Amino acid sequence: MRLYNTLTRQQEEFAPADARTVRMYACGLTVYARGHIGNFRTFVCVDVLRRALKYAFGWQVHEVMNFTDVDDRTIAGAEKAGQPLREYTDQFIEAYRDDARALGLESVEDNPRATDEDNLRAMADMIKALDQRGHTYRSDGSIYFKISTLPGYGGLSRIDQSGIMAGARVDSDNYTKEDARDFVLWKATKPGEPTWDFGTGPGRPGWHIECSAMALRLLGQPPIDIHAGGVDLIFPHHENEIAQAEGATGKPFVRFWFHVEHLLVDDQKMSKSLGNTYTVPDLAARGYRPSAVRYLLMSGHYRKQLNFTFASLVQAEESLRRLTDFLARLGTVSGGDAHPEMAARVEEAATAFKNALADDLNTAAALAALFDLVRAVNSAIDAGDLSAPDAKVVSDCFARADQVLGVIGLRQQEEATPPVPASEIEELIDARQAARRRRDFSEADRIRQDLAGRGILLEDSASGTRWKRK
RNA sequence: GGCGCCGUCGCCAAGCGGUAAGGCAGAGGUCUGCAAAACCUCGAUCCCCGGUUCAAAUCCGGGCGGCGCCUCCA
Repeated sequence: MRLYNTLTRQQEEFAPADARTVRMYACGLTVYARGHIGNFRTFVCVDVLRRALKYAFGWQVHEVMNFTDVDDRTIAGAEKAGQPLREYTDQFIEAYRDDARALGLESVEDNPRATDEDNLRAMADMIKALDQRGHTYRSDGSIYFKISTLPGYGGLSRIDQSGIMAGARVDSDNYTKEDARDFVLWKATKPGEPTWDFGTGPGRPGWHIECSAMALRLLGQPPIDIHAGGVDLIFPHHENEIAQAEGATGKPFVRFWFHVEHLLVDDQKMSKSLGNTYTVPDLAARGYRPSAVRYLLMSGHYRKQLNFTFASLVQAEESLRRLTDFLARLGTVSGGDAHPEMAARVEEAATAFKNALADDLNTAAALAALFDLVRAVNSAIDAGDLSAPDAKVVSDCFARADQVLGVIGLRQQEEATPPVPASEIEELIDARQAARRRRDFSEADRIRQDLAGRGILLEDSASGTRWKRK
């Protein structure tokens, strides 16, 4: 598949270096608060990438997504809550797992926490390696990376190093640095803050070292195949990760950098101060399904800003409904012989779907291929030209597509737990059918309206009545 | 001040030089006891102005508008 590589600023043909297993790292959540849907846009896009690599292109995947559970914000939050750091961050990791499940994120191979001892040790070891190669200095008990010792610094973000700012704010970190661009690897212990010592002196890790060290500890020798994250991380976080990993190993760190653009809300950046951050539970409380959120988050190209509005969420809901209604309808087809031309049409759609994914993960175009097939097959059903064997071919195609999209199955799971017990719905449908048979339509309509009031919609067709959630 | 992205039908959104995908919403029709679903029909020349080309939404130049990064941030 072709992927846009931030490092080269162009699309390149991607394959794992060993032609078998994609080794990828994604920057996860800093667990000082519940992740919002902007965070989850990145995670959903990375999930779709992961699934595409596995299910559409047949590679194995070893993905690492971390939890940053020690930094200024987590420490401040824990202190304010009067909880130990670990206990404080635990609750947000749990929340992440709940939301990830709700959004159908596949679990990844490794979810390291920065404060796990193995990881802290790996960070300390990397700092020691940097020290030996002359990339560090100490100041007030903290250890810094000396950018001037690494000539290639800045290659990812392509930031002009000479003319840094006039209008931009300078690093407000209140540690002492030799050069404003230098960044901290290991922060000296401050009163009341958690502290560790694995051979580099007491203190805690800087933000950037966490990812470099965990990526290489869990994925092995650099370069790794893919490193993913939100665009805001390009500088300084990813730039510094490169500096650390390459400074410590002398080898290239990452082959492909995959960056997801931001989610906006009402055309504005999401931020706490604007009060426009939403979490998955926030949206659920307003009656929106997580499946619709997932659909919305992956309906646009990952490298383009996506503007979140409730109107677009409703549209996502309806679009998804069309897919699930279609699959339900497929299930009612019975009898007949296979039509080769239908198999060919399905094959055409499957190819278009895969080609779209191969084109830098063009999910919008991939969905269009599916909707084209929906219309073609619906027409065939209307014309009585679709057999049960045909329907099987079609539904298999959708099942394969949904391995990558992960949204139809999610929706179907949500449908499986209706607000009214399924047995009661079935009884009411039977009662309504009896009423219809005796042409007591007012009673039939009453039952239908009663169920609608309780969130269940009925649809009559030649093959019987089906129900679905509103 | 520097770097970069974006501007396509009412809304969302593909398009990467060859004559505008798809979805939602809407209108009319078919089907239906009614409804729903489904199908059919109906919609844009692509922010503006120049230029290059046989041919531009797609390339170049200039505007206008929106956004991001340069600072913690997905």
